[in-house]
Amino acid sequence: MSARSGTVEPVKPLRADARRNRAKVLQVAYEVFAAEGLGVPIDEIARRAGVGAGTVYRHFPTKEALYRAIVVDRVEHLVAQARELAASREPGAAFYAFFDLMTTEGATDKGLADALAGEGIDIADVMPELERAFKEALRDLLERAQAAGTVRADVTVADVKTLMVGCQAMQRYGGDAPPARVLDVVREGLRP
Amino acid sequence: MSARSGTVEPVKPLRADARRNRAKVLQVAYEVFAAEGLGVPIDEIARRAGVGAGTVYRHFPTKEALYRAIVVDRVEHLVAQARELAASREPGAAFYAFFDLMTTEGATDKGLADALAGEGIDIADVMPELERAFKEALRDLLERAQAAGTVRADVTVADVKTLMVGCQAMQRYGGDAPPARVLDVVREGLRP
DNA sequence: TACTATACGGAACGCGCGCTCCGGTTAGCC
DNA sequence: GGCTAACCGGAGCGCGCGTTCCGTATAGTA
Repeated sequence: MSARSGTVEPVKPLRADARRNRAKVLQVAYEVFAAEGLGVPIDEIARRAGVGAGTVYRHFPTKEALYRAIVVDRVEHLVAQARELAASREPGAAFYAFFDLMTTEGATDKGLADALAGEGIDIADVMPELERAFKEALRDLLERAQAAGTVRADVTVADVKTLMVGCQAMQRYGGDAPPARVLDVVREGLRP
Repeated sequence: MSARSGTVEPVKPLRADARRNRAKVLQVAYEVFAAEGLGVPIDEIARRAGVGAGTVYRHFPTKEALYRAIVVDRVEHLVAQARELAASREPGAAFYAFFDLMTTEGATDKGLADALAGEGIDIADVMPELERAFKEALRDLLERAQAAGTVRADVTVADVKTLMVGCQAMQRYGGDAPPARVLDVVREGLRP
């Protein structure tokens, strides 16, 4: 949970209890959104954090501001992991490792999946530079894998992103189908 | 829009205006749900149908009853089309034709896609025999295609259903990725 | 300890939406 | 045309949820 402030205005430091509460809210909100999606009421998050609703709104002026803080952080992690994989593994392995990471993440973190699918927040609208960084990192992974011949040459970054969102949906709505085989089908389809 | 009543109680025929209004509501609701999903308010549907909200609720006691009527009808169509394809084409072509049909349908009809994904209605809960008929028809297509060697042998009916739901999600949330290639990847993955 | 800026909690407000209710209207029938 | 049962429209109720407001409590400071 990075603590950057959007602008550079000198913000006087929070009081100790305020800092505690803010952190608690952020953590609880992260867990709850991940488990149940972005639809959970603020009052509920406040309750589980042992805090009044007013306190939540003092730290995050809007519900959207709250989950934006969380989702942005998650996507930043994903971008970092993509870069790490690109640097530390051979092209094919790196690409497919990231592909798996994204789909597992989406299955685990319903809030993130909602955001990726544009439900309740559209990252591309709200944090265009983050969206760009994500696509950049993915492009790197994809192009190396294609150059190495482990991914068919005609798919684009947008295709892969779409496929990953679809795979997340499969895991969430799939019901009784075992994820392993379903994902394997898509991976197989990506091979040249 | 089939007009069966659930039980066999003799229902006295509707007055002419009532029948007109019912049909109008059904048609408008179908279009609106298809275009914008199951989240559209009843009042809005009533307004577009040129009818009061009370009239909608007289014919369909619940919002769920309304879209159930529509969704069930759509799924029945799909089952019928599956059977038709199974009877009129060779195994591989039939299976992939149905696969395409389902994904296009899901991209076109947001209401249907919502229902398939279990948002707002769970067909398996609400119309178990229809769900069974759907799976039966799909099983037939799948097993023939597998016997003919055009689909890999280890995927199950549940896998295929999940894949189709995922493909619908891809088309809906995919954004800028051209559907053709994305779907092609999944189809390619289904081949032996 | 006393004082004040800061933060807290939760009651309350506004709004959207599913659903109900009832005074008025109309189709069907003599 | 007149009568009645069936039907209609839309105002209104209840509820959930995002957001605001304000009287109270407390951290920080001297």
